[in-house]
Amino acid sequence: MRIFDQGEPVMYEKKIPLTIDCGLHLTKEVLNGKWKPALLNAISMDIKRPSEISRLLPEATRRVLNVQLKELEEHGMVEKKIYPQLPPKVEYSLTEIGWSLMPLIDAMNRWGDANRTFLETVIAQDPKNGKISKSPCPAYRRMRAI
Amino acid sequence: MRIFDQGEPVMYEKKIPLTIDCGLHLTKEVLNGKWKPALLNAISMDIKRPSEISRLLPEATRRVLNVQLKELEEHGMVEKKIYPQLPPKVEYSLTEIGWSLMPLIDAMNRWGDANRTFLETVIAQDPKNGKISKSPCPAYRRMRAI
DNA sequence: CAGAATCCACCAGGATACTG
DNA sequence: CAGTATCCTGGTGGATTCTG
Repeated sequence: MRIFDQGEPVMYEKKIPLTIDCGLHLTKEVLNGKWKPALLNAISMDIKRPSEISRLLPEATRRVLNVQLKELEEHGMVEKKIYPQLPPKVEYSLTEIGWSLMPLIDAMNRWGDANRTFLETVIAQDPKNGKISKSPCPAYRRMRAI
Repeated sequence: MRIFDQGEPVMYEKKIPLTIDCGLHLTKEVLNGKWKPALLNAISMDIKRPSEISRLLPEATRRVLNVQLKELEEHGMVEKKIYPQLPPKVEYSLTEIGWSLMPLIDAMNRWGDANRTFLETVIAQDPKNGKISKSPCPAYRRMRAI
């Protein structure tokens, strides 16, 4: 997405070369980011406007959500539609390849839920983890069969 | 794993509280670490000794592999067996819950491979990514049906 | 062979304030 | 409502060296 060209943005390169060998690493790269799976999940649930998404994930800053949404867009997982109006309106949607990720996301979700009590125990035991917030996840419906 | 009690080790706490809401985040936490999925995959392939694993993942330092293996162990995904002999011998194995993660790992692997050409393109385009190593992933056989 | 101890570069992600 | 600009913290993972 690029509406106006704003000259040379401040850019930098990751100094450490990316490991791209097996499919595992490609997938990790796409899902790399604290909120990426949650974002894909939200959009698949038809929660597609930034304000809605932000309400769904109140622990994430708008800035971070924007950053990760942009990465998802650059990786071709989501599409961004900008309605040129006031107040501005933006809607995200999953691309075909983005939809193809949903079974994976669902599997992650299910595995985590299935093992919730065990995982919460071992993760909480870990002295590296300070407080843990257990805010429940509201249930939403997938907007398309996959 | 704890063989000898060595007094109070240097400990610290993560300052930022962990987000544990939906299963997604629990799963992300367990798989959080650059080499975790690859490690689980390797061990499931019966590549279970540190030296073997290190040979399989030459781009990772021994230190990092140790750190992430220890986390997997603390999270109950792998078990570590130490043979008290010289030269020392160590073997890792998946726990039941560790095995239950394998369908997920496989799905990630398959998705990444299925979309390899597309993903390599979009990820390589990203100016944030410097060099990309495309060393192929050797094929190994799963040591147990899941 | 296995791994602990240091040291540190890098960057992801949070806080805050601001524009259109 | 949506997005950008700064600034900053802390934690991940890499390099190196050392032990048994």
